[in-house]
Amino acid sequence: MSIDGQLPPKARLLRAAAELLAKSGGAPVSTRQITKLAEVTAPTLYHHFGDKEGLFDAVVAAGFEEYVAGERDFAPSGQPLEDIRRMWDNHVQFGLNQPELYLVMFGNIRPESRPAIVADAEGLMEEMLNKAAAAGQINVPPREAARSILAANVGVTLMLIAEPATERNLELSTLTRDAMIFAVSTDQAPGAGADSGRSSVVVAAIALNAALQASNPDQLSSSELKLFLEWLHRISSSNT
Amino acid sequence: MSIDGQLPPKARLLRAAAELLAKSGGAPVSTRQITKLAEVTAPTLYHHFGDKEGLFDAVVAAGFEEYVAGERDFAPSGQPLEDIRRMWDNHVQFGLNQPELYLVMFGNIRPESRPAIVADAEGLMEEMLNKAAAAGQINVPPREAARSILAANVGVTLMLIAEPATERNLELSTLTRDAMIFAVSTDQAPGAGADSGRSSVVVAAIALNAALQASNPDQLSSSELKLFLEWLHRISSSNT
DNA sequence: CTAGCACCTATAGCGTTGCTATATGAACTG
DNA sequence: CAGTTCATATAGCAACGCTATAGGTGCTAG
Repeated sequence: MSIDGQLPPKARLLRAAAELLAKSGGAPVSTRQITKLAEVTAPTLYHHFGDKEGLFDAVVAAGFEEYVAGERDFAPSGQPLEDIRRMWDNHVQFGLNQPELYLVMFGNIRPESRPAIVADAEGLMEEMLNKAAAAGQINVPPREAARSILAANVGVTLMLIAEPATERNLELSTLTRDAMIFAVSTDQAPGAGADSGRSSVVVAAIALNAALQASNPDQLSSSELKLFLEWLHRISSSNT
Repeated sequence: MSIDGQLPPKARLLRAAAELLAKSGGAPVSTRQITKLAEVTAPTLYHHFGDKEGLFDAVVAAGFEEYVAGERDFAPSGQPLEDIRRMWDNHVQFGLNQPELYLVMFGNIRPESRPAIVADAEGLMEEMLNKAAAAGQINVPPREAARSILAANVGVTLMLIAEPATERNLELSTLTRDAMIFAVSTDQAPGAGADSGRSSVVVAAIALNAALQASNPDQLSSSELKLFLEWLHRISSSNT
């Protein structure tokens, strides 16, 4: 029930914080609990981490490593959309496995201040969507698609966490997941919906844009390329 | 800067709490601030509301009335899916207009304990989806569809709130909204597009070129387009 | 070997938090 | 008028995040 006394105080604080955060069941964790478990006094905490949030950030950073590792560890199946599916599922699973940590990472939102974690997660998702875009499987700019999918992913995970564990129905996740992926993918026939106007021009422009990000061609000078990309963006951002 | 002294203490507490919550910009609001603004002492608060959370719940209940009123106030257009769109937009707008209240209502999540508000919002959404289902426009059970859409709606709203107001891009909302609605609606056909993953800058450029031949975009002027096509040709003619 | 210095940790305590035991006043009820 | 109930106030507790200050430790320089 205590922390290995051999470790340096900083590491003991990190472990104690992580342990209490994991076991607290969502209840707030006090610095006094942490320092007591770490067998350390208050100023030590503030010396190493500045304040409570600094300590939590450090814990989150560790948790994020774990999260990112999970998001990267499966072999890229060669089917980007399938990889995005697994990314989604991994995200949800991470949230359900470590709800308190997840809430600190994605749930502790304040207006006008986005935690860095969210931006990183966005980048991760965007990276994957770039591959899909390069393969012409996406009909929306990768950045927007990534933000959209991630927002839905977070929303679903939060909703699942808020539910009693016995009632949790992962169908909510798969349904929403496939809905989002389906909606941004080109792998659909033009229905009568508003998306039908999203012509193949836009799709091709998005794909080319993504491909160019991966490898700059030497057929254009840098100034030409700059203007070229601008026009490309203008085309791929059109909504009609 | 103070609360109408004519009102009974209970109402004054409610107003003070709402006012401080709205102005706090996400920072925690203390009971002492509230009671001071309401010109009342601490026990009065606890006599009427039990505890701080009880007071906030009461504030939220009032906010929820406003929210529900907004969700109901537009005439049912006869097109359930269109109504759901407006419901979504109204939800987002409510969140952006009163971010602090919204965060108390939808963001203050703890594991295994779902705020009643969420259940109510779910019911509202489900109600609307029932109409869509009755019209044969839904290919998913209304309850699941409602939960799924609401989860995405909340996720998007939270993400928008977390962003600096200047960077907020409502396209994220409309994109996700239409994606979700499109995915649960019957108004779609199974896809046939099978452009496999063998893409590159050249392939994408060729595809874009072909697409542009079919329909010229109006985002570029004719002179821009001419140069654009020339560069495109240069890229797609390369051998790499 | 010692002086000095930077680093790390502890003692003690400040100001604020949510909340309450107790008491007092007012208003209705028998 | 006595009794009860409701509503508010006085005063204060325990816990919170945090810090001013000081003391101990290990290093390097002379």
